[in-house]
Amino acid sequence: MPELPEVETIRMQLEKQIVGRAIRDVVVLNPKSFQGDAMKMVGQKVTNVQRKGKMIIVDLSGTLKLLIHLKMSGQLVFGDSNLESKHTRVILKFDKGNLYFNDMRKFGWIKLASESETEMLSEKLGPEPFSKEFTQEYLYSVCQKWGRPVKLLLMDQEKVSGIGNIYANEALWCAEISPMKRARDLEIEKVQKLHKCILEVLEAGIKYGGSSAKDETFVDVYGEKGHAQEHFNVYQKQGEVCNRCGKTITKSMLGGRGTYFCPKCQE
DNA sequence: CTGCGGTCCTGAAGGC
DNA sequence: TGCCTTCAGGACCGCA
Repeated sequence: MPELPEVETIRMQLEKQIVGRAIRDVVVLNPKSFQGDAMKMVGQKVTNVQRKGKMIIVDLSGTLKLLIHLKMSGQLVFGDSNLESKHTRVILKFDKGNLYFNDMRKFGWIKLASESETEMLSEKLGPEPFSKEFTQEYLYSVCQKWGRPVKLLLMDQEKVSGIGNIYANEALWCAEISPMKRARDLEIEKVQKLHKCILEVLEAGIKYGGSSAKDETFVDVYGEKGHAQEHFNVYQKQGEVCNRCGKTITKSMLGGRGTYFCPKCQE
């Protein structure tokens, strides 16, 4: 499930590959994967590639923007040769090279949107973790208003954008906080530590090129897997020993999501 | 406000 | 070997 580090990895590579290039043709193999009139993009140049939370925004030379959400199993693979696979849903053909949108589970989407529509979707998202708005004070204030488990707050895109199940689990281990702890019960020092840990695990995720853990389909724009999973402490580590205290990592369900934590040092 | 459960979709995993 | 069932999971929606 691509989260901020995976999407950012793709964004940086995509920027290198497609900025300045013109779209020559669009092939929509699965209509549900593409919303809007694909032919309106033909002839337009890519001027910029941005990211908002887990969403990629491709600016075009006209006023339209191409929004991409990879959801569970989406991939964006770029290359000169024919890279079409069984799971290819959309192909963007550039004057040089093609971009393949692969999506096994078909949850992801590409949308051709106006500036105002893009604005509306972006406004629904909370602050970017690496932005100046995402301060310790901000995190503490949203925690104070949250009577549910803190893990659900981290995954709520309206509170902070870009964190999903993997990095929520890892950030909470780092901060020594139980995923089930009610956010409003956290002491300010714990929230400050959590803030630091969020940035730390996301930074590591980007540094290692994203996570391609077991059951994950993530590959970068060049089709390469990430290595962040080699540095995880809890995600999919149930039954293994905690790297901090030696107790056994537990898996349970929270909000319908697999939740991994150390029952001893995360309280 | 909070917490459920259903929806989309498919491959993998488990049962027999 | 192979068929059948179950299930995860981001975001969203409806219901209690």
